[in-house]
Amino acid sequence: MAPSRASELVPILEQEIVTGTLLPGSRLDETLLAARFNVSRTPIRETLTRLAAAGLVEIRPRRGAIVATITIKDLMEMFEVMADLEGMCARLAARRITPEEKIELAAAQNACSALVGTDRHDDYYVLNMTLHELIYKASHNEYLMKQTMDLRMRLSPHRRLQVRIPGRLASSSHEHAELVEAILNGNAELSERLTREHVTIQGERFTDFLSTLPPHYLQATA
Amino acid sequence: MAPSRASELVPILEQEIVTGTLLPGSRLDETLLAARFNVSRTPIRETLTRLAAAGLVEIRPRRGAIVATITIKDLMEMFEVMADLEGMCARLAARRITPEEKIELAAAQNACSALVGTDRHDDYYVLNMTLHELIYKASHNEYLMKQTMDLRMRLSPHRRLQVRIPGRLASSSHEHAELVEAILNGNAELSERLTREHVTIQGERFTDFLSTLPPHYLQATA
DNA sequence: AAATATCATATTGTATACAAGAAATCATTT
DNA sequence: AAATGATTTCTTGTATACAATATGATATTT
Repeated sequence: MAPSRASELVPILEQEIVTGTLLPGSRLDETLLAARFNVSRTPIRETLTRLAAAGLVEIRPRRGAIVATITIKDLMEMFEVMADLEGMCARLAARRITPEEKIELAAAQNACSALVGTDRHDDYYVLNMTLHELIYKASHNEYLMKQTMDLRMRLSPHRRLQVRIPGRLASSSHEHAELVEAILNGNAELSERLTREHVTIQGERFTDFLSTLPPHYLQATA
Repeated sequence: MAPSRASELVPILEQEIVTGTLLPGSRLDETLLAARFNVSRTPIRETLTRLAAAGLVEIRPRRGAIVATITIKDLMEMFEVMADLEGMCARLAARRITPEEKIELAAAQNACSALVGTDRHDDYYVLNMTLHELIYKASHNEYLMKQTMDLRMRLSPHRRLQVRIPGRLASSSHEHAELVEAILNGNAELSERLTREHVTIQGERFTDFLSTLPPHYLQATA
C-alpha cells in the first residue's frame, strides 16, 4: 500500500526541525513547501497540522505556520516532566528488564563510557541516546516509551543549549554507570531517583544553563 | 478574528467521543460528517487529523477513520502512566499550592464528601473531576497539566468500565480526604504515593476490572 | 455449492479554484 | 518628515473536481 504524500513529508520536516536545519520561529510557507516537494498545498497543510499536534509547529489562525518557539517557562516545565517520565522508565525497567535486554544495556553502557575523555561528542550523543532508549524499551510500557520519546523530540530543537557545560560529559557518564548498575540489580527506587537527578538541571548547573540562553527565550508566550 | 470551521468542529467531535455518543470503532465517514456540519470534506479531514493526533481517532490509510479502539494492553499501559502523571501533579502541588488554591481545594473536597452515600453519581463524577483538576493546576506546571488532562481525555471513552465496582465511591472519597490533607500539609512524598495508589488499579480490584471488560478489548492490536 | 477472479461502486487522497482576511505598500494629511 | 488611512497584494481557509485505491457484488470455474 502506497503511503500518502503527507505521511511521507511528516518525518522529513520533523527531522529538519529536530536537527535545527529549520530553526524555531522560521516561517513555513505552504506554497513554498508545496513547490519544494512537488505536491499541492493540501498534503502540506495536513503535514503541518500533524506537526502542530506534536508541538513542533505553531499554526497561528490566518497567519501561517512557524517552527514552534518556546519560552523559558515552557522549557523548564518540559524538563521537569521529562525527568519524571524518564524516572518512571527507569523504575519500571529495573523491575521488568529481560536477560537479553540486560546484555544490550550493559553493552551500550560500555560503548558510552569508552568515549569519555575523547572529543567524539557526536558519537557520544548518539550512544547516549541509544542507552536511554534501551531503558525506555525495558520499561515494557510502549505508551510510556512513546510519550517519553515524543517529549524528547520536542525538546531536541533546544537541546544543544545545555551541551556546552564543561566536564558534563564525564560526570554524565559516571551517572550512567550508577544508573545502569541500579537497573541491572533490579533496584527500582534507586533507578528512579538517579534518573530524576540525572535529567534534572539543578543548583549551579541551572544558573549556568539560564545564562547560555539566547534572549528570545525570555520573552512572553506568543 | 473568526476561528476556522475545522477548529470549531474539533471540540464537538471530541465531546461526542469522550462522552460515548460516538463509540470506539464507529466509522467516521467524511462525506456524512461534511453533510452534517454543512461544510466540505476539507475542514472535516483537518478535524479528523487533529483528533487522530490526540489519539481519539484512528486513521487507517485509504480505509477511512474510526473512533479509536484500544486493547487491554494499551489501557493498562495508559493507566500506569496516568498514575505517575497524577502522582507528579500531587507532589508538585504539595510543594507549590498557594493559599487561595488551598481554600479552593478544601472546598472541593467538602463538596465531594457531601455526596458520599447518596446516589448522585453524575454529580460526584463532575466534582471528582474538579477536585483532580485543582490538583493539576496547583502543580504550577502547565505542560504537565495539559499532558495529564490529555491522557485523562483519551481514557475517558473507556472510563465507565471501572465505575461499577461496589463501594468504590465511598473508599474513593476516603482516599481523597487523605490526599487533600497531605497536599495541604505540604507533604510531597506522601501526596505522590497516595495518588499513585488511588489511581492504580491493583490486587483484586484489577481482576474485577478485567472481568467487566467487553471481549473486544482483548483482541490483538489493529 | 464453494471459492476465486473480475468488474462496478464507493471512499479516500490530491490538485485546483475560489473566497476571505492579513500584511504591505502607497498616498494623503498634519 | 512622521503618522495615519486606504488600497493592493499575498496568504490562508474552504469548496469542488479529479485520480487512485479499497470494498462489495457478480460471474465463472472447479
